[in-house]
Amino acid sequence: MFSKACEYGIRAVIYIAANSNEGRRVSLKAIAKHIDSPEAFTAKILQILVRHNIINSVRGINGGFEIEKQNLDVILLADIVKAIDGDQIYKRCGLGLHACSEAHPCPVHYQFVTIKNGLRTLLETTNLKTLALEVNSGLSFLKI
Amino acid sequence: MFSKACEYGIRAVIYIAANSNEGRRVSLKAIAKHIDSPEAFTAKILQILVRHNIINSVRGINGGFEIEKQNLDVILLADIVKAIDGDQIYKRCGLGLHACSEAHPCPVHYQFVTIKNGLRTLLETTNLKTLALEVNSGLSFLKI
DNA sequence: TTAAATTGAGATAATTTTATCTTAATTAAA
DNA sequence: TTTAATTAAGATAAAATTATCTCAATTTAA
Ligand code: SF4
Ligand code: SF4
Repeated sequence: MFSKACEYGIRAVIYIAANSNEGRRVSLKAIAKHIDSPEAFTAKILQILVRHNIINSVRGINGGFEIEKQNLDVILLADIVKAIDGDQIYKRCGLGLHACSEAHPCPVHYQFVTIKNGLRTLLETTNLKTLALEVNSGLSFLKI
Repeated sequence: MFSKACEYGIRAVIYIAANSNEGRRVSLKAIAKHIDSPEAFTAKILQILVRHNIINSVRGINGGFEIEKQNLDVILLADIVKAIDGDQIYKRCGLGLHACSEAHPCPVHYQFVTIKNGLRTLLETTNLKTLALEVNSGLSFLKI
């Protein structure tokens, strides 16, 4: 569904969001440990997310990553996926073709459209606040 | 969604099915040309499909690939995907986690379940006959 | 029987993705 | 001001995926 980089990115952002929601900034080391991801690779992904203004970074002692609390409800899962994998997941043809589409739909075209719309809706309606609250309430677990 | 190998595989099988449906065996060269795929790589993918008894191959002059006509309605898109990519596409967690699942579902869990069930249904209910007929009737196009 | 046309299989190469390493820049505390 | 703790950035490496090449095996036709 998503690339590994994107999965790490989603998990990292959820972890950062859950902590930002409670006023804590978290370090790369803590993030990688909690989401069970390779530290250096995770750093690269976080850099992408910083450049896309999805998360903020602070260097130096007591530095780390955080998300402004007022942004927790406006940042969507779709923003993370788009920043890392692009938005072709739910735009491309399911069979990898290019030109047929609506004009000459194959037998599975509309089923694929439905599936991709479902995915788009999921990504575009789920904000970080929702996910952060879930983690804060102890109901979901990011690691393993 | 699927790997490139899997996309080529699906397109190749549909092309073979459409021709087998009309009693024609097709060569690797013809397949690669019609589905617009790299010939040698396509050969590797076809080998996998032969080993999985999804298609038959015949060597030598006038050889090529074919599917027994009576199998066209029993072979499903799911069989191709499973042979090439495995069945984790609709089994894995959408966020790449491992153990949470039903016991402690995150806010998007059931939406992912729905999406993956839709994909499974699509793959497990679409047989080659359906796709072949569509191609034979000129309604869908495999190349570009 | 020989030659030509095919697929099969294994080795190799190219590309992309994933991952790591090294050094620089920044920040805060000692 | 110096040092330690952090992220940033670029180079490099490892692994996976995609793609190609070479030769063997098979089949049919000449
Ligand atoms: S008609 Fe079928 S092959 Fe064409 S874009 Fe739609 S799903 Fe893909
Ligand atoms: S609860 Fe969420 S993270 Fe866990 S398996 Fe389900 S979708 Fe994945």
